[in-house]
Amino acid sequence: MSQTAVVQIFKALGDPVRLQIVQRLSNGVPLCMGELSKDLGISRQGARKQIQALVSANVVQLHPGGREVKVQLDAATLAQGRDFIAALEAQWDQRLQALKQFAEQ
Amino acid sequence: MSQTAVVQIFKALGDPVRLQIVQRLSNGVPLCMGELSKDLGISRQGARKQIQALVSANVVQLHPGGREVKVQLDAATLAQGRDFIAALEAQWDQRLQALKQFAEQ
DNA sequence: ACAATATGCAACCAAATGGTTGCATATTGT
DNA sequence: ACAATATGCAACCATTTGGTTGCATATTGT
Repeated sequence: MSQTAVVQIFKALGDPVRLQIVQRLSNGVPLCMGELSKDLGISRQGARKQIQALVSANVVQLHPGGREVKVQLDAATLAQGRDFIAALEAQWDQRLQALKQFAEQ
Repeated sequence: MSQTAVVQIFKALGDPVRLQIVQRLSNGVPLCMGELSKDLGISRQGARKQIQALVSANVVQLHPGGREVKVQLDAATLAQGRDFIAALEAQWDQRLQALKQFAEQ
């Protein structure tokens, strides 16, 4: 997993509209673009651009069919983001452990 | 934990320079701004602005002392980001479980 | 006292971002 | 065939972002 990939993931999640989209998809039901664009407070084309940003970061996948396009969450990409943070925390905890041992010695 | 707080966290991590700064701090050793600005490929003031962005998102804390300012990671904020993703994944897995049961029935 | 070090602040700039509107196109239902 | 639906593409715009340079200020070491 490259550094830049992780940056893209976090950048994708670091926007209120995009995070809301992700949340709406997190229940596993793929939605088509039209549905997904509703209640976001922006135009359909505005929503489309945000969805494209999520696609570019692989946070979401598009599945065209007929005249509509289903948008589906990519849980594996979410896991990459979570794993990255977890790795940072692991280093952090390791350091705290070392400090504790030093204090006790 | 508010939605906007999480957005700020992800936005803070969604930049190559800032992510690199976070990684350098993840070993638990606080560094002062000068040290932190090195090897980032940008000027000190440029780095300063990125550090400020991390401060605003509470990803990092500043501890002034004498003429230097130590920058320290805030692991609790990292945990908030990780927890948010984990919650999304939990919803996702729950849905997959429901689909599995439906298929077996 | 003075030089060196560590930082802060503000103005400025180019590029990216987040949004809009307008129009074109493909699929579906009657 | 035709209307309605779902989407795509491009131009455009204001604001934010990521970076710079220049200068000021406070602390430290000799």
